[in-house]
Amino acid sequence: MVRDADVYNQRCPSRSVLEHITSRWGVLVLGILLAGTQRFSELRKGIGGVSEKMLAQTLQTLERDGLVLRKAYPVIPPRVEYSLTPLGLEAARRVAELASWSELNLSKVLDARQTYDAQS
Amino acid sequence: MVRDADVYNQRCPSRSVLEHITSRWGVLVLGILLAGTQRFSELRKGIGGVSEKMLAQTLQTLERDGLVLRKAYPVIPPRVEYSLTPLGLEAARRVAELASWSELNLSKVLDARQTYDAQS
DNA sequence: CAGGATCCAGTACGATACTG
DNA sequence: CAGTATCGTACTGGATCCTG
Repeated sequence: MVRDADVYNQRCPSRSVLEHITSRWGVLVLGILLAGTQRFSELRKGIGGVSEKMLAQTLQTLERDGLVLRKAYPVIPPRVEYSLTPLGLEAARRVAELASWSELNLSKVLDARQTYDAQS
Repeated sequence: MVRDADVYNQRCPSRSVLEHITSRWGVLVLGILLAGTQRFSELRKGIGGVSEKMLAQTLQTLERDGLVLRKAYPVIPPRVEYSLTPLGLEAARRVAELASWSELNLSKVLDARQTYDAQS
């Protein structure tokens, strides 16, 4: 099966990396992993609002791209730890800048929205 | 109508700003506007692969957030120019860093993907 | 030319149930 | 605990047609 997205990304492959990083949950996963190694359930709590499915999927994508390191311990109950690779750390730092910027400027954006909504 | 996304963003409003900026087309629009003022059709060509609908929608969202300035000239045929506001410029710069980072490190990511795919 | 309106397909996503 | 599998739905986003 060939999806449009694949064709699209063949034309510009770096977009696919960027889209993984900037994906809804990707941003948050990278952000929270900046704080250090985390277990699956810790990530879920830390992010809030992610389903297990999406978290697992996001982590797999980021692991495949070499941004996240997955370490599974063969014990019962299972224990899996996620952390940033050096490459992932670089990406996460930049994402974090963007995230903190938007927090910092949130009020300006909200003002702009009010102005915009008022006159239309 | 109340969407889940709205409820979700009420819990953490700054996420909504971040999501607009990091949205699939938002990233690209901000990136291309760094080069300067552009008309609607120029943006479409410059980005490549956007439908008119999504471009218009993205531009409206960014305009509402005070990141993009829309200037419409009352002539026939219509002429509308888009540019970055000072706030938008700040955001765009950070996004551009992320974008150029992912281009620069594309090969590393592709290597990681190969390794990952090979062993599973 | 710059979009708005409409329609529709594919996808993303969440809920639930299940397993090692 | 850390997932996978399956299912159903809401939404995204593209195609098309239309207008000032």
